[in-house]
Amino acid sequence: MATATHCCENEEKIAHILEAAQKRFGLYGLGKTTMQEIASDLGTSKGSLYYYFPDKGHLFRAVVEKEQSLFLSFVEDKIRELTDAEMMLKAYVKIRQTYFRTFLNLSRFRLEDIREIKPLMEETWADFEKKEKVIIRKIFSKGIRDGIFSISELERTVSLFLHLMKGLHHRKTKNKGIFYLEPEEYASLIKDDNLFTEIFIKGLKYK
Amino acid sequence: MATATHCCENEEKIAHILEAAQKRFGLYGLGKTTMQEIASDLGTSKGSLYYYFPDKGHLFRAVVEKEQSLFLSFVEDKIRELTDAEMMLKAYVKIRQTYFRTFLNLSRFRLEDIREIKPLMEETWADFEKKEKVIIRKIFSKGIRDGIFSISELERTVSLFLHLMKGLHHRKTKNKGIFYLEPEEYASLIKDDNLFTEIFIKGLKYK
DNA sequence: GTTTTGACTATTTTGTTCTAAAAGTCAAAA
DNA sequence: TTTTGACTTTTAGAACAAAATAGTCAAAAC
Repeated sequence: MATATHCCENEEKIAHILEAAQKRFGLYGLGKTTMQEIASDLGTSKGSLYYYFPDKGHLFRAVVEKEQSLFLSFVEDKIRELTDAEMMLKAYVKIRQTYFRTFLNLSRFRLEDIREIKPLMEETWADFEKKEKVIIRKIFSKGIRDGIFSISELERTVSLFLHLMKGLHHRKTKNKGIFYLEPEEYASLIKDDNLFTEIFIKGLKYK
Repeated sequence: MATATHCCENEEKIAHILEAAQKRFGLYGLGKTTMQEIASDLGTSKGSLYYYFPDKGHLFRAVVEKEQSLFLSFVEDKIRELTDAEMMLKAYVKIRQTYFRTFLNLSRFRLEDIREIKPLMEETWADFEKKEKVIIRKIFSKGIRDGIFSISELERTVSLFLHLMKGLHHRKTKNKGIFYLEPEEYASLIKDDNLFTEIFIKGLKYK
């Protein structure tokens, strides 16, 4: 065990590793990043990384999970400030847009990379989806409670909303080998997101 | 030139080839189907196929285009029978579901296959999308004219609707190497489609 | 003249081996 | 407890041969 004065060293070290890994993975993807490079960036040795992470895949996963939880807590915070379900949903969509642009740097994660370690990541993606659904469900439930939304199948509607949004983003980014959008393509995606949200919200409202 | 009594032989032959090719492509995909197999199915020789189609890619494309135009004319017919924009849109979605299940046998076309001859097919997909948009635009326009839909950005809304639907289908079929859905997955997709259509229509309606 | 044929060539895919690079291990050192 | 770097193992890629398949064409059949 570490002494009292060094109680945070371990976590700090891990945080540093995650930071360095995130930079490399974010820029070059999983396949084009070596453990050696990450170690060199940190001025440490490769073997050291294996003291903290069992393998490259788990390091990658840790980076992704860190970004996911950053996104989730950011959304939670923003939503807590709001009182109106409609506003909440719009805020959620907006933050999600930003998240995919800046936080996770998904624009740089290559498609292949994500498939490469599919078995390991599957649980992570599923878990993230669950957590996103919790948020959306909360928003929809509030809307129902407040008498502005009329939703007969809550679970299916939550799932549908998320799938529609994911699908919308996916369609725009596929067909290219990598996740990357030209500025005007991105702007168009935002517009689509907003129009979608507007129509969907209106579609949920009481008449 | 063929004589009067044989005026349709050429087209008949082509139709036969398309039929045989469609069966093979539908079952095994582009990559796992050989020209020899198609020829053997027809009791003819490989060289004969090349008399009618310049190469395998063009044969594949012809099969896809035939299925696409079957779908389009079927939708057009159904919609002509209806008077209400809401019903039209629901009919369109329903036929689209059937189409992807039975007509095009997309469930069997493998993802890789479609990318394999991407440059050749790109125009075909784009053309199909245009034609789908024409139909959706017609329906939306009718809804506006009849005073049941309130749409400020018609073009974007048409495009959004199609993209949302495509995305919804895509999400369900990806993650597997091939387009295939278990019956209960398919049933769930249909339910999602219907809920989506309902919410979207409500979202378009005048208040 | 139109269509079909099958032997032909060209191209692509597949399997193999080899090599270099990177992943991952571990006993010794800090 | 953590780090190190030499070590072994695994994977990715290049190069090549072999097999399968696409695509051609002159001659034959209709």
